[in-house]
Amino acid sequence: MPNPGQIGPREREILTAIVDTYIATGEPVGSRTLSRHNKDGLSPATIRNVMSDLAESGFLEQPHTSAGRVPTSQAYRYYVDQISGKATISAADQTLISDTLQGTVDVQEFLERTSHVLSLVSSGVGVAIGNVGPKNALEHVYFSRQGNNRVLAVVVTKSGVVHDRMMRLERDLDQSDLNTAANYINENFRGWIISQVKTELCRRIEHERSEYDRLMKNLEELYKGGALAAEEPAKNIFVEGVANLVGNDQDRLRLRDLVKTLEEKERVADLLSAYLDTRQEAVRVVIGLEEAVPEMRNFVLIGAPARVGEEMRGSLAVIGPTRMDYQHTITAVSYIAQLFDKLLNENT
Amino acid sequence: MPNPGQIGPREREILTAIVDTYIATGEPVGSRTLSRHNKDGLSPATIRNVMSDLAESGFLEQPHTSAGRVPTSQAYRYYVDQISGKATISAADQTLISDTLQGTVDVQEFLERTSHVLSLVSSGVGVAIGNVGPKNALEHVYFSRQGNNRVLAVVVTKSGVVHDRMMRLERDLDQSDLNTAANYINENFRGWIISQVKTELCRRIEHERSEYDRLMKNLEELYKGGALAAEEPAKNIFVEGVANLVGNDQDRLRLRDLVKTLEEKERVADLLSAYLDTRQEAVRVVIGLEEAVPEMRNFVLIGAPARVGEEMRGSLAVIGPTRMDYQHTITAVSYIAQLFDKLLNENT
DNA sequence: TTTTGGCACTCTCCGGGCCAAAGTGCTACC
DNA sequence: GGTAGCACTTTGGCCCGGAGAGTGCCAAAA
Repeated sequence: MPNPGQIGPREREILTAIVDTYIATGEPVGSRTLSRHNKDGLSPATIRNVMSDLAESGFLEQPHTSAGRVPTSQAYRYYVDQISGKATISAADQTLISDTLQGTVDVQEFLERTSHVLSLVSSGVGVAIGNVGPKNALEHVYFSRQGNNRVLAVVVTKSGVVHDRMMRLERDLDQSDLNTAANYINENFRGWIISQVKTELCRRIEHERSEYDRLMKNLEELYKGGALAAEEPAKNIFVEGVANLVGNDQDRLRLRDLVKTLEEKERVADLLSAYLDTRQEAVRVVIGLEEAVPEMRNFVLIGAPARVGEEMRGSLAVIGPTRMDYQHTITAVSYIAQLFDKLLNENT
Repeated sequence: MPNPGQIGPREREILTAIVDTYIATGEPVGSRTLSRHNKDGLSPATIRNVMSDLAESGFLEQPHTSAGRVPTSQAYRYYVDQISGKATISAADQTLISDTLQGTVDVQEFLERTSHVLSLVSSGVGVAIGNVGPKNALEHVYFSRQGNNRVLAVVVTKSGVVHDRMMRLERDLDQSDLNTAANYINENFRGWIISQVKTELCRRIEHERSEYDRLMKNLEELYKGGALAAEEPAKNIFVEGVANLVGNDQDRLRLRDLVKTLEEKERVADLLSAYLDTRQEAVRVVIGLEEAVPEMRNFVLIGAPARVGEEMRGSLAVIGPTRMDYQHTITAVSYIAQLFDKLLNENT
């Protein structure tokens, strides 16, 4: 072999065949089986030689001497790069997804249904999160007195997302005070990014205290109560399909930790944003999540940003075992990402 | 034995001892082990006799001849009746629960935290659902134009629960029309039960069509769009702690179905309301859920209504394996139910 | 030089046989 | 009524041996 680390056409064919059968059977694949099931009449011995080379290059491992070979993360990586691009979605998936998502008007609902349909289509967990980043522009706010110093704040953003938050204040404001405050914010800050609103509001409270004394005091009170606070991120994360993981042939003890991790929705959000926050175009496949989350050794993330036009509104992904139907899942994620843009773009 | 089906003090003691050790070890318990671990110096032979009687009365079963005995549902039922009342909560649980729930102002948040803390304290799944029954009294509604025939409806109820819903209408109403409509509803129906509002509104749309023509037409449009529709029940159901089930020593295949069932939150809600909708005072323990949900054979529901004063605002429960720490869990559920009343009562 | 066939060796995965441990039922005895 | 003893059953662990699948290496064929 002229270049030991290099992959020629024969090596490629054998490697993908190994990955395919390993995904299908879940058992280490040996040279004999491969030569029988594959059409090209290569003898077991030849395949053995190639496998030996591939093992040396880090694409294959043996669980023990004299067992078949098992693909490494590197092999999956290569396999995914190989099939990506030429994959096309199946008709069944397409209609299932379209039917589920058709007629969705707001982002929340879309994401919720997405996590559901992704868990159905793939053999993993469907995840969808709404973007609660700094990109939310304010549409308007609304305050409602609830008695006993309690006030309900409703914040509506341009993207149609609603955040409600019950606050307890130190003083009791009456409804007309609340209306005045809401009007002030709506008139001055419509279209602003929420975090900017907070900064500017804070500044004005400091500086213009003298002028509109009562109004500013009320605003300060509301601000301190958290009227515009971080918008309860847990509410925008949808995880579904945990049942797909249970009953898998992974080590049982690790699985428990994994499910526990999936329940801590903030960590899932961190995971997604860590891998998907760039302005990437298409689906990204991350193999081997153990760097971000140790429990996720042997798991794969297939995700894409959910965009409307140029603006990133959230992320959607499947988290599943390395042994998964990549083609199927990748095309599904990609298709949903396109639908997201299409369905939500026409009503903006 | 004078009365074959009857349970005397000795039988009771042995039965509870059997249940205790079975819960602890998970293995069928035999006469010899029991006589060794128990202080009262009864010989294995005596215990065998008692066990034989208990088996005949339906409290115990044998997995096979010459194995130890395993408690039946009937035994668990008896066991729970026996310990209920004299149970007191542990200090550790009490502080954990108080710390988690302290400072909660609205029902939603309370329920969410409850499902979390219940899953921590017990070895099962913590469930909490908000009451979306007919008891919600309207505080006010609010409509906001979103462009492109889309309108956002926000419904606030007396209990502080907010429901938002994005609708698409057939005509495009402008914001002042929407405000007029919202004012009409708020002035006429504040304090009404939501379902009554719907009925009455429907009636008025029919009858008073002539009088305020424009307003009524707008109201009809909003009504048809679902402004007051069923308030997305899924949002009020919190399930946490599925990880506690994984890694249990149950049959693996059934477990998958169970987790799938737990993900269908509507079915969980049905389950809870089926067992908890009565005006019961305290914690209820339902042993053997297979009648309601076949996948839940060998599972137990420990639940209580979440009330504020006399009004039922939701339900909270733990779903776990029959082999669970009943005392621990029962006291925790009971304690949280009390806290619910206490914490939310003072701010009404 | 590359591919193939052959051969010896290694591991894992059952199935069978065997033994100890734990449990039951029954009978006889205090 | 409670206890002790005894014969019998069932399970689980352990060891062994054979079948199946796979590897590595070497020599022969293409």
